[in-house]
Amino acid sequence: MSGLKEAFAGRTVNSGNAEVGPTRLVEYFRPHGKAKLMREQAVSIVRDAIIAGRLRPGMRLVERELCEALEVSRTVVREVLRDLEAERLIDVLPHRGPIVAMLTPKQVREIYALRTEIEVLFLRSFVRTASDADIEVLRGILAELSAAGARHDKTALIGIITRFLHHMAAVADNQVGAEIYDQLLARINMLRILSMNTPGQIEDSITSITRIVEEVAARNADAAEKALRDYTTHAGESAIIELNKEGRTEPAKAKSARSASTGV
Amino acid sequence: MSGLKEAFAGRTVNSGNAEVGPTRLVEYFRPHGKAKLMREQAVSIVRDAIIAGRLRPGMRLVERELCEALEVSRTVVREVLRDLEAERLIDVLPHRGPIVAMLTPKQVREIYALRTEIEVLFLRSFVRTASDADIEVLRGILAELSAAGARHDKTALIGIITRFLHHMAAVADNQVGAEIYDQLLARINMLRILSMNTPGQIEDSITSITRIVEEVAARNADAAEKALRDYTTHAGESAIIELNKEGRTEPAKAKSARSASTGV
DNA sequence: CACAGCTGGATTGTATGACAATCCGGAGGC
DNA sequence: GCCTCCGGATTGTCATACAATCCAGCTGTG
Repeated sequence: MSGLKEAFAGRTVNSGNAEVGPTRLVEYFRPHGKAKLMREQAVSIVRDAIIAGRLRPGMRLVERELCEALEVSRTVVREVLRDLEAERLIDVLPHRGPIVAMLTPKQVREIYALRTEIEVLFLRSFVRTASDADIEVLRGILAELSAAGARHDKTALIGIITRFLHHMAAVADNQVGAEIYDQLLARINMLRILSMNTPGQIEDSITSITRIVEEVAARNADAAEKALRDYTTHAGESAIIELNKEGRTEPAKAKSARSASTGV
Repeated sequence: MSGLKEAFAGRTVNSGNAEVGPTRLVEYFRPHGKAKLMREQAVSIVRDAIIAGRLRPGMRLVERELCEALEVSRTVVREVLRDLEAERLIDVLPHRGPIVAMLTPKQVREIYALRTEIEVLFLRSFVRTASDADIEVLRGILAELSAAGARHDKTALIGIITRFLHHMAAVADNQVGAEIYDQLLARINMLRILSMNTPGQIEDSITSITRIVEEVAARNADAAEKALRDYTTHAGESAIIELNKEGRTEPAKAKSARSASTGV
């Protein structure tokens, strides 16, 4: 009816579910392994679909359709919606239901600004406390990143960069930072997917990240911070450009999404 | 049975409910007024009880008891729990149920560190863009703060300081920042209540905030930032001291809260 | 007495069906 | 063309049911 099942790539809570790996920092901190609860699996599935853009911003998510597509009860669906709402991946209009969140250029700028400050916190802590082994791990992840970049495997890139950040947060020993970062992470990843549409963006990003790692390895906090700020500034601009392109092709059919236009 | 009703101060979702005002930044941004949904009211009630310390950290929250105390169905209670979980006010142990989140000194330090960075973002934007009228508003709120401080009215202080921050965020025109800050705000407010137990802390805080406002009024961003950092550093230390005192009087009877000890 | 294993009660996780409240698109009237 | 009203669609809430899981305490054994 509305293509939800396809958006979820055939995944339902109790089926194969080829997971690439968590795309949330805090999940790496949890010892208790994979999500067993149907609710958690359902959240993952919907989150992935939104981040990957298979559910377009502004699209309505009707509870009954979600139940059918995910093959879970309304009880679960409604709890899932609360989770996604907290992550700001959906906007819930009272008595109207949820729509996939829409990002304005202004919001994107704000997200990148905050993201930058938190990453700077991680980075400076990391440089201060990382052992040589920690830095080697970072180099290893960077190598994976390059490999995935060469294949232009966007999904893998998102997963690896999440691991990269988790490693920084873990060494920086900043759990609350990771929690807060996660709140932004879903939306950051949406934008990452988007900005990867720009030709050359993937290569640029990897070059920038390589530069950051080099400065970190040299224990040069100030230079690393500067490299990071250059990177996120550039990435942010690129994301906004792509967002505007998107906006042109998709002429905002959901006019009822007032919260996204006035609220900002 | 377990004193939940008293912890909620007799409030249920459909009764008097003397609200002091939102204790969340984003609620001020929303035009659509007060929470009408039972779910939202219920979240407010439980959140307030946790922040005010009427529900002690480590205390179990049993769904059935919450249903009775709040006079709502389990559907609503479970959605409320998802909200509070996202706010990190409760820790949910799978198949065990939620407990009121416990803060370790390390978490407190992390919270204050992040809080500081976000407030600095607000502050610098504010100084850059605020009109004279905006600054007058800030002075007005400061006056209210002093008045409430003189009365040692903790609840009012929390409400006013939330307005203070919202005003900064609004003028700084940073909605995403406000959203993220809110994720920390509940826990910050817990700590505020706690640190207000220290004699003289309220007066110190107001002195510090006055100083910040003065620097802002002088359009001196660097000095304002320094004043802010001094303030939050001091407040953080004070909160940790009070937290340790609390820990001594209340000998952690909830030994099952493993996530709070290992997870950090 | 210490301790491993078992059991039953308590609690969560999920499903189902029901119904009032609310919203919206469109029919009909002016 | 615009306003009003209606009915269908959807959300918000409730009540109930039951399987899965966990844990405290009992039991039996050495």
